[in-house]
Amino acid sequence: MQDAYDPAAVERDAQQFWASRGSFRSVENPAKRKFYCLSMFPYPSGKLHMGHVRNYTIGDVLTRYYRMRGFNVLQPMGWDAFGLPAENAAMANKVPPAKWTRDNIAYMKRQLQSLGFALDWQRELATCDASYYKWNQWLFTRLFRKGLAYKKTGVVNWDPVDQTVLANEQVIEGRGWRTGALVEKREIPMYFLRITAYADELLAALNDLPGWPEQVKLMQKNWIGKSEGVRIGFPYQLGSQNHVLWVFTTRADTLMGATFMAVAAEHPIALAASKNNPRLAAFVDECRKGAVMEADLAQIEKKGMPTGLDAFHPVTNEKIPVWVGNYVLMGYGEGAVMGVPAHDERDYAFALKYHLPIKPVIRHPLGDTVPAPWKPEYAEYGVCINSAPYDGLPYQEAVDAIAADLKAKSLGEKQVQWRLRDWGISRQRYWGTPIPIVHCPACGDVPVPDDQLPVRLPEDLVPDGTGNPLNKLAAYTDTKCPACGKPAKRETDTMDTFVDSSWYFARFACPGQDKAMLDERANYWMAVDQYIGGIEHAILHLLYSRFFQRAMVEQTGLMQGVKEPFANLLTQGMVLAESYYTDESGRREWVNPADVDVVRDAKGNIVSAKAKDGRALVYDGIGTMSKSKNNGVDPQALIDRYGADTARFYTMFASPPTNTLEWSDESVEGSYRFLRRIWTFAYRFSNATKSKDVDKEVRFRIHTELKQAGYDIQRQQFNTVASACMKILNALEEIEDWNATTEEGLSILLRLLSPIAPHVTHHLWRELGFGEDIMSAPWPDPDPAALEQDEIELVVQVNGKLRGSIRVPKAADRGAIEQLALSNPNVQKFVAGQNVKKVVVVPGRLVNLVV
RNA sequence: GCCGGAAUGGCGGAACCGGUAGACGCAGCGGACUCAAAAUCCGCCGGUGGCGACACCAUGAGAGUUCGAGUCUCUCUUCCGGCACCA
Repeated sequence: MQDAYDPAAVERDAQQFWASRGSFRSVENPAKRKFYCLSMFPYPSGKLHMGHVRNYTIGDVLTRYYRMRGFNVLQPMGWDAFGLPAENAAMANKVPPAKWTRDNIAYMKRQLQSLGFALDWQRELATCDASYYKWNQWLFTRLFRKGLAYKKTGVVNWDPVDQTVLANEQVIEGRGWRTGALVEKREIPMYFLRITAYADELLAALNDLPGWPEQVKLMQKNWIGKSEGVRIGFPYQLGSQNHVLWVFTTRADTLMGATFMAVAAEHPIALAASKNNPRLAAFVDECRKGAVMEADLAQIEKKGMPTGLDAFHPVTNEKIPVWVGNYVLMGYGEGAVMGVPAHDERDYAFALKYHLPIKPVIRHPLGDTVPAPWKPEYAEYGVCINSAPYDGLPYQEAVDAIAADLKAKSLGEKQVQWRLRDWGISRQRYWGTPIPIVHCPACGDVPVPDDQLPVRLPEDLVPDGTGNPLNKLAAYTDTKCPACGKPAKRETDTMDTFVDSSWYFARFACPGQDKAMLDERANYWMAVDQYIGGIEHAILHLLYSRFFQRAMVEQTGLMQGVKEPFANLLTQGMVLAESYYTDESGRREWVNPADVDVVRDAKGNIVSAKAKDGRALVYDGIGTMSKSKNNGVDPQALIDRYGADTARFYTMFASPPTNTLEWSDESVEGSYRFLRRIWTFAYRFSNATKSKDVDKEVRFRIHTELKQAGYDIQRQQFNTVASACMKILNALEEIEDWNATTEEGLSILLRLLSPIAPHVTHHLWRELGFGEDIMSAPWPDPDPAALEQDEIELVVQVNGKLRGSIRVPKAADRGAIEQLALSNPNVQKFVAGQNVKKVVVVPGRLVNLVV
């Protein structure tokens, strides 16, 4: 055995061993309990970043752990290969997205393999392969025929200079990222998936997910946003025609306090009223400027303008002015709201600003009036006042009575409203799954029949930033109607990449299947037993996948009974790093932390920073690693220098998986040092003469750590599993000679460490003759006999403050413990001359004397 | 703005259930080895006071519940994630 730890050689050998054995291949075996462990697949952006290393190490630790526990484990890997970055790279380098993407995949695959992840590469898939996206198209046509996919208009960001649709990410402070032009909203026809048909089910089934973090379930619940209220109609006239302006409210009890109506700029009333009103037309126009992001809309100054139209109150018939409000969203509810300034904060501010009447109609904790400034109590529930005929009714009774009265007039009914909206999947972009629709002048939108799938995406185009290049490709767009055979145009929009990632987990179960989306192998492997990914996916990706799982069960008939795709979910925290910039050139230029020298004060705070080339830098705080801030830490440098095991060990040891991980170069060194220490220890052990002695005290500590580590790995707190390995080595190093406890401890240590650092433990396991393949060794369990103790230590407190400790026999009774506690000299100092009022004894832990 | 989190030494973190706050590691300081450096090994390492035994303070801030609170409740602050076309 070599005396120096050489990670490169050890890792090459171990990886060759696994490759020659096919160690990572998974085969269905109904006789064995399966464990499907899946980490979110990466976008092939070029090279791995630290978030990937962290994500896949977590998955691999669990994979290897469950394998040692005797499960039939599957851990696959694939590529989320469609998307915007490939188009940007294509524009920058004049290379087709397909080539850029496949080159990246090849490189990143080698990186993943060099990290020693136990991945079954025979199941690899890439969403940009026709063999994969064909089934996106297949499922889409099924949903389309069922009405679960449909066409309507949707709002997009429009860059008027480039004449192109922008992603939210491409809108910087309301302007197009390339042109700097003010972005406009534009309504265009799009295809939507009817996820709202599953809203009830997606909400209720959150209760069937005990293996999900509460915070994620809560976020999903709030996102789906079920609210029960009343849909209320306010009649109005436009010209000589009678119409009804519908609103939805959860506060129908405040109906009698409605003093204005507010509609979205896109609302038909606003459009009609602005025809003969240039000022209003200008305001509506202004509202349509700017981007579509809700976060921006929620923070803009609330503005409005009267339409000049009045609606009639459905109970009193009083005239109520109709306003256009820039804060009313067309996409939510009816695109209109009733304004009740007295009991809604936003309406209150709006009424003050535009001098609209404020009419209190609810008795709130502060009284019957609502003097400025606004107080949160004004919005609380209470009995109705100034609301004849509903005076004196509490909330629910008022809502019931009002809903009943409105229903009689056909001007209202109780309604459940969802915040969740249908999922718009059309993208006016090239690098995505073609939407399989043909537009026929005679037959309308015709889904492409199965025998013509897949609709293949031409792979040699290079986008230029001015819209979708497919539009300019007649060979693609000109086709025949599948229904009538006459000339027709192919749809050129592609699908949202979230479609690709909403079902890949099931496809991994069915490699090579080209006759169907899925086959019966999905019945064996699904659901995913453990899913691991970034907390940033807590809502959209996970919600879409839950929706797709249900759609797949319905359309394929497979996986009956597997409604939820992910039984257990681990949301890892993000990997953060410091970022630095210089604005010497007038523009912010970001400098990678690897090229920065930092001066800190005694408390560790950054005082100043300089680039390696001497330029003074501004510290911009800690944040997610991103290209835009150039603060990514390249894991390859880490692997090259220290090896995969150190990279893996560091990411597990540095913090618990759900926390954010703040990158620190210095701490990596400690992980490497630990692996080296094990190596050296094992080397010395292999050459030593061993006695048969047992060190009872060290053995107790080893098994105590083992017990804790076994618990910690199950609760997925891997940082303390790594600590336990260090503590065991520390304990072993205290033994004077090489004995039976050393040998037992080493065997436990290597197995405990093997999921985290598989290469070095694989090597040492064989070298020390413990066995042939540590991957197949059983996970160690603590020996109850080793954990037995004759005497235990109890802490003694006086009034909750630590004053001493006592050693008592394990079986000591309460009286004896009290006696012993009281006789402790330091304790006596604090008890002397006072009455002991109460004695709290926590068995095995402490005694608290209350004086 | 709305929804969800987080906050413990110079730093990452530990403390499962309310029961010894700071395990384990990093950085730092002192020492051994060395011609020297690296590596390695030994010791110290929250703050204040004290020669010391020890005492007091301390888990973002403020209150509360409890024999006992980092942990539970309320209010606040700061930071992080998401907000539907980044993935």
